[in-house]
Amino acid sequence: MEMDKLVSLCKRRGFLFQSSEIYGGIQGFWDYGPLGVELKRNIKNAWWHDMVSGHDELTQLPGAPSTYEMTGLDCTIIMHPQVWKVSGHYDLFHDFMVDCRTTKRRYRYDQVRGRWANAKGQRIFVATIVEAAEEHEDTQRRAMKFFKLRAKNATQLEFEDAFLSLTEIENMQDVLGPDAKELGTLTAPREFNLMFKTIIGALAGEEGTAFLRPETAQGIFVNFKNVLDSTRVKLPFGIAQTGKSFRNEITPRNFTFRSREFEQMEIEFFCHPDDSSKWYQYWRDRRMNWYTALGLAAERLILREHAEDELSHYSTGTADIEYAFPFLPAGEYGELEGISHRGDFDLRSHMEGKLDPNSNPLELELNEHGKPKHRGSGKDLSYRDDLTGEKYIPHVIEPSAGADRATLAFLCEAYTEDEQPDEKGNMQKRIVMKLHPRIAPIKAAIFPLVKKDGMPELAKKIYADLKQHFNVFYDEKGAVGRRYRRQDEAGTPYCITVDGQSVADNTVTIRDRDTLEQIRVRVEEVLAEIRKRIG
RNA sequence: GCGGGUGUAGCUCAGUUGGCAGAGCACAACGUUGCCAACGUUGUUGUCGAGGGUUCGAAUCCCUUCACCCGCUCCA
Repeated sequence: MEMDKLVSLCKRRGFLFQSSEIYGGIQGFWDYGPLGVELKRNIKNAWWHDMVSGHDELTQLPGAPSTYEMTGLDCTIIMHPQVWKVSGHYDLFHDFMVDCRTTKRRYRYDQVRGRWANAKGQRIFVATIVEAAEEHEDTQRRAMKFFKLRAKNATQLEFEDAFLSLTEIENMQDVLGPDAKELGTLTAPREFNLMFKTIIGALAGEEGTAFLRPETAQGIFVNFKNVLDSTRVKLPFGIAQTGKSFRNEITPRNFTFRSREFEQMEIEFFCHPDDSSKWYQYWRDRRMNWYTALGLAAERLILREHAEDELSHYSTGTADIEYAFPFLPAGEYGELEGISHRGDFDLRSHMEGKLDPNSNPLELELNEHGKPKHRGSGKDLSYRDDLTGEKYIPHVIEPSAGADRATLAFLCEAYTEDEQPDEKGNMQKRIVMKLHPRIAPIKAAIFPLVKKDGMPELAKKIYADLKQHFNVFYDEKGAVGRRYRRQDEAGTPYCITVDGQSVADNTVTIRDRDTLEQIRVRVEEVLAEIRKRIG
């Protein structure tokens, strides 16, 4: 399937539009149209129902180490800035960076040093990122090479005394980059922000800087104690949240796959450290099965377990659920969801302060004064088991899914072209969105076969009845075949047609989108029949 | 970020050397047919991605810019 066919259908039928399209669009932002909003909402509702509201905490589920509870949360997009400092998001990319155009390396602007060198009537700034003990030798060697000087002519090369920071150099054209062989390959410094910055308060200065959340997870961690204190949940239990997150993606691309504003469906599952590996296995398999149950083909999905050397040492496992999106090369997959074993990293961070992810065992990351680089809340986020009296910091399993990526995957999976006979028996191309009935935007369409002889009246009555239960659609215009095909493109699984016989014996036909087969049922049985089929 | 391509009606696209903005489909109304998109009649639809320049005149030539696609890079 070519991606542009799907993009075209999404636009034409109202699944997805480019954001701000009448002004030329804006990169990395997408809107859901009338059909798209129903589809995405159905997916989110299915997730919430299957994971949270429909969860039976009294019965041990297949594969689960024990029974468990599930609860929900909805926190703000803007949180205290300290949340992101402690979580590590702030440090990762709040810096000014320079890129080298030829070597493609990226440097922190303030960490590049160097000194001015003169030779052969030319003055260049030789930059380096090596340790201070080696910077003299490194710049010397590279300056010699640049000026094509032999060792015996070393006296032709003159250095100006001090090492300077790159931040003090005005003209990047004079700079020999740390790995470059020619001048002027470094870009001007650019601030890289994973996170969207915003300002709190109409007159705020720098102290009013806040961030739009890059993930919903932190809102769950910082509310962990609130949930414990306000409910009677006991470990093991999960807190679920759906909501918008924001990331300044470097390269938004591939339709909605890498959007800058996107919606997540996340669970933070808290459990005893001794059981965490079993829970990790459970969630990995549970989440994989969820996608196939809603119609993603198993052969286009993979569960990619991260290799040991990809893992943080505090994690005993991370797996990505990935889908073979049609815009990716054959054999490549795009991430729909990541399930990570995060140990006690997050809760401890919000207690003690930002932890150094490279330390083992985990230790506070300190600044140059030996103080915590980013202070935690100082609140006790450990859990006390009332039965055993044991007190510990729970471990966390995090199934983190992308609602928009899931929606895109379901759209890709559903797009189908087949051939069906027309009224003369000639085969005609048909585009049909084979969405699972549970997530289909419209569950059924109701048509009078013709617009006379009492058929519209009966059809409208059926429509009004069904509308109380499902999103259904009424259409009486034009040839019925055309109406069927329109619904095929919208992914409507069933079409109910009122014909001449209906008026006589109170029966209607139900047409199946995928097989085109029709069955005749009594009008009173339509609701039950559709409900049974939607599941 | 770099290189290449594309941008004209809701969709797919044509538009000659610079000379009145087009087609098919879709959509709407009426009629016809009466269960799988191509019937008839009538009708609607355009900042030619945006801004600037050249020109008597620009969809067309030049500059800038935005968006999308492909490849590389990135993926924190």
